[in-house]
Amino acid sequence: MSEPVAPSTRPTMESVVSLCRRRGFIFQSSEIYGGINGFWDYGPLGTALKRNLKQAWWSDVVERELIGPDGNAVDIVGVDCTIIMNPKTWIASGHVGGFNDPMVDCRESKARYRADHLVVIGRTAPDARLFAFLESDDDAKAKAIKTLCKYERIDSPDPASHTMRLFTTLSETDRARCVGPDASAPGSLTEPRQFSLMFKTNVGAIESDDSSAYLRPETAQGIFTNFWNVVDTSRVKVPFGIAQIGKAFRNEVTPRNFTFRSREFEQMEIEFFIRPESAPEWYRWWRDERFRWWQSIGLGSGNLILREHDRDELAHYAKEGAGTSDIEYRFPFTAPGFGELEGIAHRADFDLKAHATHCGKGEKLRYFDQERNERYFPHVIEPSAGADRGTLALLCEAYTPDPARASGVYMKFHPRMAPIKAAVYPLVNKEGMPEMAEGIYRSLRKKHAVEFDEKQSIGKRYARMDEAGTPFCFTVDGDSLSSGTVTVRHRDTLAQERIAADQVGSWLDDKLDSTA
RNA sequence: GCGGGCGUAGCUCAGUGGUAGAGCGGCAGCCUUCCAAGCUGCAUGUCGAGGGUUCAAAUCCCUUCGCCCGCUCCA
Repeated sequence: MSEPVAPSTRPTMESVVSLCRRRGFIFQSSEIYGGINGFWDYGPLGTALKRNLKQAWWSDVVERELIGPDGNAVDIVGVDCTIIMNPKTWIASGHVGGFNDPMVDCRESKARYRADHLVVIGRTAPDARLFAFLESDDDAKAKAIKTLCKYERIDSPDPASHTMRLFTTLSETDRARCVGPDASAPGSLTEPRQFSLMFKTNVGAIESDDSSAYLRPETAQGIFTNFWNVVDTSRVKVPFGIAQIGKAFRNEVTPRNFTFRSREFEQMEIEFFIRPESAPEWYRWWRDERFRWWQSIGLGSGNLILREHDRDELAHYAKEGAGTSDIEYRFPFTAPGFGELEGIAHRADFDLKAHATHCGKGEKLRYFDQERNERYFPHVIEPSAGADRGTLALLCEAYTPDPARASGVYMKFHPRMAPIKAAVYPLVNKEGMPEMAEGIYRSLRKKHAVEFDEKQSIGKRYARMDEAGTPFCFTVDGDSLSSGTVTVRHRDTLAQERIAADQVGSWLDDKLDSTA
């Protein structure tokens, strides 16, 4: 189970996408009109898979008992907030102004850069050329300096006359003498332009500037703005968490890689509120707990890693925090690299403070810790996961080519995630077998997603279940009527065992409950 | 946004200007005692879309949309 899979034996993304289409896991949105870039629909099996993922998450973080690092049960309550919120929310959160990054295009090289990442070097003289580079790219910086020296026929820049400036601080005339990072002539860089990553809409039938609103780019802010409501109404005490599953929208520049980066997606977020000094302890605990959780639902192979962020890639709200880490999965399209499934970040008190300030109540909104007789803004540990990315990881991980079987492939879902838990089949369509099988099917169906099929050959029916990832098939054969037993066919091993027909329900319950 | 590749049945694909096809899959029936067996039959297409050239376009031209890969981007 924990054997790392060599990249060469891993499925191609093409084959995963093809199976998703063929078996009804995922379709392109509005496909009959040619689709729409960055939007995806889930078909019958995909919907079941994603629901199982979300239900497992909700059940495991909100409903079931979880013991925290302090030895006490972790207290988490749920909310379900709106997608459209008061636009002031996004000013407070920093999404308006920060999220909408100004970009600069290069007319010559056709490249696009974030304006606030561009730096120029050169003389201040009004006719001197300025050479631009991306501040994070040392090679580009070296190249810009080299080009500068070559252009001015000098050996090295003179600190007294050559200055570095941010591109965003340049005047229009200064920009005209800039040479882009990948350009040869000056004047090819455009002025910084806003590319809004938030979807805009209007509230009310009449459009005006005042009526503008945004589709939320993350579910977190609904939790933060409801923090005080939850504290006032639900008897929670720090440390506690608020969880939410919901849609979020980002107008991505380049949606790519199937459902991995889509414009409409679903998040599973917890904001866990703690005393500031306990941040390191809770951060580490959540990071490890969340990693363990993803492993428990079927991502236990070497394709899942926990990666601590370097200090220089931390978000603005996390610079001084206890840390940020990603749980990452090696997708076929990222291999040998990894793509993020969930981020765990110590957001300090950034969000609660920001909302307290922007709504005008300020310090009055500090949380009162009765035990300590103290007021403060709790710190936050945020485990924020992508439901669509998680579903995609489950699909990629489950995809197991097997030339030995008729389907050529089977989906090795963890039983808890499997869209169909079991199928019940008569071996052949006669001698009372269909009737007995249907009886078992109907009793199982009271509790589980199961399937019954009496058509075609048994091999064909098994093959179909392999591609749907159904872990167990119960088959009524010639001996079943007299012995009161059925066979169980195990998806992964193809092994069969015989169990009592009246025990099938409890047998299945056991298998689905086990987290192995 | 740039560059490259691709788009024909549910899937994989053939079809270079002249009646839209194959294999697999699907459905129905027969058959079938454990892994897509066989037989018979059936259904399935805006040839991604729009426009143009032509007597005639899946095929040539233009535009556009979508998918994949590489850049770029990913608060």
